[in-house]
Amino acid sequence: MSTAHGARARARIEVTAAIKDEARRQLAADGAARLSLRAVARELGMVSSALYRYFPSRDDLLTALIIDAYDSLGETAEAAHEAAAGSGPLHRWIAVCEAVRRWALGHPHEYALIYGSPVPGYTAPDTTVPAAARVGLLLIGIVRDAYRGLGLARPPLPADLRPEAERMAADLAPDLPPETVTVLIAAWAQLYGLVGFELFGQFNRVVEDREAFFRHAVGQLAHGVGLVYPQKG
Amino acid sequence: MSTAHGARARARIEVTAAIKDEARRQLAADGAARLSLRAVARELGMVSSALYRYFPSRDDLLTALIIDAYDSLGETAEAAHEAAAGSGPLHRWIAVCEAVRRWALGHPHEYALIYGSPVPGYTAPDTTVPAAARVGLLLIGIVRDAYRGLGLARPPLPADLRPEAERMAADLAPDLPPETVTVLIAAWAQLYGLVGFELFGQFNRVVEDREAFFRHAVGQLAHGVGLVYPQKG
DNA sequence: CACAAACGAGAGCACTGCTCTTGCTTGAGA
DNA sequence: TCTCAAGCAAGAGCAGTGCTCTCGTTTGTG
Repeated sequence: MSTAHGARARARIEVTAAIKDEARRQLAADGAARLSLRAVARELGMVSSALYRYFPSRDDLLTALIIDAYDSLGETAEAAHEAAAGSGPLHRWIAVCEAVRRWALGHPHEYALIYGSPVPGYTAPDTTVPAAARVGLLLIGIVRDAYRGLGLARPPLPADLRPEAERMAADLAPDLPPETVTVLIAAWAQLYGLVGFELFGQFNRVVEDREAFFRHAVGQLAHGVGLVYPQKG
Repeated sequence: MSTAHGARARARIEVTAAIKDEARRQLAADGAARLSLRAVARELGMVSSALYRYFPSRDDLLTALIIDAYDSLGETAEAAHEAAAGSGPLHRWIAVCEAVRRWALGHPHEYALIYGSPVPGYTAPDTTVPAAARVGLLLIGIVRDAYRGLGLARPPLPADLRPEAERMAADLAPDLPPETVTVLIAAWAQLYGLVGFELFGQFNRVVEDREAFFRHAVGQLAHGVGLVYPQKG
């Protein structure tokens, strides 16, 4: 079915890829709201209605771009993590966070598409879940390594949050203490607060040396998760 | 010029307000991208071209709504702060953060308009700055009170960030130590990371008891700023 | 009282997402 | 090998958008 069952199937794959490529170009240039099916078709020398053979609607095309963006970000973050493989958890944590920031600055519209306000009336289908989880899994892995290595400081957990914390830990990282999982999730969200504020102009006239500011902030984030004093690395 | 110089001027103010009201209604219902000048005009019984006498473009109308949204959020936060006036800084900090979260949940599209991805091709004019600063000023004020009361723990500051930290402190809160101002700005951004992740669905299937989670997270945020052990309040 | 400025209405331009119909092409089963 | 349905591109068309321009009318001021 899907595997090169003929010239036709191969052509379909190629055209689909060409559409996505051109759409990604337009997304990077002008943003999601200005992505136009007609303009994509025009650029590809086809008529707009032909494009609907490949993507049933504009939203479906956007969904494909969303998954690609998550994957691109995930790959970048994983590459940065591997490049820092020899270092201690804190250094790896910072490396991943900085990779996220750099990717966001380099792909502002893609970042806005996946972490900014979702396109109105549009809710991401479950298809995007695995791609979206990659950075989070990376952060969990770093903390897990640190935890196995020498344990972590466990920030206190209020009583009313304990059941939820245990549920989240069971879901995401059964081998980590609930206290850690809770602050880890918060740090994950806060990382994107830092990136988003810089990217969307909230730091204009406030923060100038954003690189140094960011590094310090994500270091503090790691501190909050208990990730300090890696094995002297 | 601007003050009720006649029936005409008054009518202009009323029509302008009516346009904004209807636009705000549509924004709340369908989001910024679906806000249509023609639909607003239609609902108001006027023709679309007449609307351009009041707002030169769709972006100008959006800018007006952005300022209103900032003000609405600012008022809500300030009201929550006053309601907690008797309490200690930590309690007031949490009260303000929770007010921000509640406002965001109650006004998702307005929140997305001001803190989500900015409308492509659109950059907010300086007009919005004072309205946008209100929540930040509130947080600074809380920390200032705490600092005057009994001082704060000062998280260490890396050497490469010191000049920037001193510059930021001089700009925003000359009476606070640079270390505090730096983590305060980071906490400010991180607050919006937490809110945005909940609002934009990133916590789906991850965090269930979001109220308790949020309270704990902003408590940790306050802890990072040095805001613990208020005067027993 | 006159006259310019402000205003509402309408037509029109260029664009959008999407649907439907009309033919042509391709590839798999009889 | 031939047939015939499925896949496909093209074009016309619908309803909607932001925005501009023109044309009378109203209004307030010098």
